Amino acid sequence: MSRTVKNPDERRSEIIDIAEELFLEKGYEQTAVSDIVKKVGVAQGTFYYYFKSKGEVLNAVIDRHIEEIRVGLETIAARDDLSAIEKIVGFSTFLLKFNKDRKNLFDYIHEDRNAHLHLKFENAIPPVMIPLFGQIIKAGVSERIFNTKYPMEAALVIINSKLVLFERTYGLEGILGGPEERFNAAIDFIERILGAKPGIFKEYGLIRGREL
Amino acid sequence: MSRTVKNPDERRSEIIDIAEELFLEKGYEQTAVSDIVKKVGVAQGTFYYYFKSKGEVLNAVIDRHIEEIRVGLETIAARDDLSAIEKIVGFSTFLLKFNKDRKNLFDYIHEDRNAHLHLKFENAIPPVMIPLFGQIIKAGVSERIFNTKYPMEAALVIINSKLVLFERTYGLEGILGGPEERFNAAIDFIERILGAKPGIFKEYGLIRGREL
Amino acid sequence: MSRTVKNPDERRSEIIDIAEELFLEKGYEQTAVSDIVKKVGVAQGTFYYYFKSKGEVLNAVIDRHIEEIRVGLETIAARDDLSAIEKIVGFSTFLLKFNKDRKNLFDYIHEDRNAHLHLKFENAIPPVMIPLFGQIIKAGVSERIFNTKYPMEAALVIINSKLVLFERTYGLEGILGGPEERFNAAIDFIERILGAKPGIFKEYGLIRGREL
Amino acid sequence: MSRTVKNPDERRSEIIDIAEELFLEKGYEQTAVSDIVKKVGVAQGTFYYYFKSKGEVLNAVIDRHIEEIRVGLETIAARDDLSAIEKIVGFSTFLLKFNKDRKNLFDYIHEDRNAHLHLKFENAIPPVMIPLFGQIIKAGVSERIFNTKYPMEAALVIINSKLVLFERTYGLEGILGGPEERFNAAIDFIERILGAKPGIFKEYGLIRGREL
DNA sequence: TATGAATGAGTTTTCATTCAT
DNA sequence: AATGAATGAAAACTCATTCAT
Repeated sequence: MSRTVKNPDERRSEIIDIAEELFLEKGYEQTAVSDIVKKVGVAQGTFYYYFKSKGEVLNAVIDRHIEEIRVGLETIAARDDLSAIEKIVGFSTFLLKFNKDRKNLFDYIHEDRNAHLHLKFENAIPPVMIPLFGQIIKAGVSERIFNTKYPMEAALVIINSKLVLFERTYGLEGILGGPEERFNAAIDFIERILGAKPGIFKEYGLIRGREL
Repeated sequence: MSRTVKNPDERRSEIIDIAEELFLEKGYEQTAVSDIVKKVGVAQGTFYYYFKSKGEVLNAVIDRHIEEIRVGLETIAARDDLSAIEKIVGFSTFLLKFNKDRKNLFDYIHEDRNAHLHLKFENAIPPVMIPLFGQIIKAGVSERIFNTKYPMEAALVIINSKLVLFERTYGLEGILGGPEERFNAAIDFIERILGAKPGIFKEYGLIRGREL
Repeated sequence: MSRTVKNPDERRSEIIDIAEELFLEKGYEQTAVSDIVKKVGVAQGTFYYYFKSKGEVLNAVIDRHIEEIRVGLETIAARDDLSAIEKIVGFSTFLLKFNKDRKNLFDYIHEDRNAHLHLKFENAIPPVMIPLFGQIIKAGVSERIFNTKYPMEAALVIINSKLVLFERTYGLEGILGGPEERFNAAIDFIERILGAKPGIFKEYGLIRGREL
Repeated sequence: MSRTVKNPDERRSEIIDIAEELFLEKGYEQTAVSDIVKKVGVAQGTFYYYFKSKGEVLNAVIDRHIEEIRVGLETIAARDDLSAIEKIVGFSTFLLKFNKDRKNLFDYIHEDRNAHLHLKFENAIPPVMIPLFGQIIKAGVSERIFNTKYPMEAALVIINSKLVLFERTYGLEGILGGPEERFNAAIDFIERILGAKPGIFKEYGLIRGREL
């Protein structure tokens, strides 16, 4: 094939794009480097010019997402026109949108073949999100809107239990309530954990379906 | 090699044992079927006489753990000499012990190489634990010890966030409190989520370090 | 499984039956001994009690067919109430019926996966059929109905080219005539090879569609 | 092993050559891919770089032969300095030579272990040869040298019964005539099938032993 | 930067066959 | 006559990675 020279950053980025597509479609293990290069339209060697190994692209894929999340949340956290409550609503809204834009990434990352992405995410998200989230809770405590002795741990629980994305049912459809009720439950739990006034999140605009 | 005939159940069980050991030691992907049979001391074919594929032993390994957990929790749940609070303390105690007995299974299942076990567990545990746990919360609500409109969802959050095993730090050591404080935080959150009287779990004996 | 004792001949025959079914369905190589015993409902070892090897059942399968053909043709050949012409018509009729009864065995034995059966047949049929067929041709020559210096070779050509089963088209549908025409062509060729009077086979009742 | 880079076409061709050698020597099933690469002197992976599967080389082997036959026959068919009779003599001569050059390929392809090659050939040859051969017969009919209503079918019978290579005896040595007589019989049959003047092929030079 | 031919260790799996019971 | 657990060699194929160009 004729050799196509491109801006290295573009090329790198292009490879990450395609890799992500394929990882999600077929799973990381099931995606061969040859699949990636075929779809990108470059030679096998080109891949290794840009990445030391297959694992490294996986990291790049994850990193890019984490980075997007970080930037999004930091932007919200930095705004001084928002109260702690509003920032948390902002976080939630941002994450719901982030997830939807990626075709419910956080949902189907639970499928067997996505074990690798899943774990990488699960390990990478807390270090990025907890400090930001915890800081806002702390601020909320100062503002006397929240009331907890454990702001950081609260952040961890809320993130970890995916309360902000309370969507999965684990095959418990008959047992759990419907989406609406699960959403309300999530808000209730967050309010309780944070020691906030019941109903305050709704007051501040966190309403299911209007999030985006 | 000389042929050793064994009771099929024993043999099967023996293979599962060794497989688990190796999966945890080297990771699922990194464990070859040949590693397993070598350690068990049987021929390659024997493995495939008992399991259709490598994946099937993984399932058997997981299933066995899940089954143990199920039996343990069901036993506690069935006791009518215990109040809801005591049962939850019992659950927590059981799981902490289960985890320690397996060399902190739930901790180091988070390592990269254990992505498969991790995800399988994460998907298999809720369907088994939520109904049991939720039922007890419901009972507690009836007993007026708990107060929540969302018992099942509460169960899900508590399980999912691993509040009963509040051990991991995700590299946030400087930010989160120490083990003692995290443990207290966990109890605080559970009490809040369930709408229980603050401090009630400690009263009923859930004290870190004395669990076992 | 409980042990079922059967008449050895029945059991043997039963194994051959099932083996044939499977060989035709999946191909010889693709049929595992374990497939056979599973379908028969006996243990793996039982198979080897009756047959030394997998190849031996294949032979048994072929032999049984060849034997049926031999008996069928010999019966016809032995009748002294039939002329040479009538016997050849009888042969043809017998083989067409034989083939149909076995779901067009000779047709789909050409599929890739049936390479083994195919070749075994192709090698086993001439030694059985040529002598019988050739003998009749010789008789026909004596009767002055046929006229050829090469009765045995004629037999070989007719058998080999499957003129008596002139059905396959080898993907030449556009080029060859339809079934009717191919049938007529076959008769024409046989008559010419044998030096018989044109049309004599039709006179003696060899008509397509009425063969059975 | 040191890495030798070659022109891909050469390499491919080299693999096909060796594969054919081994297939004929040991049989297709009995030849492992590892045998092939060992003999070629490349890595296992190199084989799979060029061929998707073992079966695909088999096809390549067959295709190459079929292609050679096609070219050979087409060349003869295209010559307008030859009469129909001469072309048929040419075909026969070409095939006899082709067979001899390949150490009687068509003979020992009947051995059990060559079932695959055998069947593949048997299925691949008619589509290539019948149209060419039939066309010439048609021309012969126009030239009034042949006389048959079924030129295509005649071609099929002659090819199928391997009349042009009337060599095999199927263990019927005592019953069939010797090679000379079989050769004469074959010519007799062809002449009869085509409705040609007896002896015409000899006149035109088709004489056993002088063919090459 | 980019190519793509070449590598080769490594893996799962299959299966005919054996043999103690 | 029959069982079925056990064997183990063999085989096809994968794929991340390298490297000469």
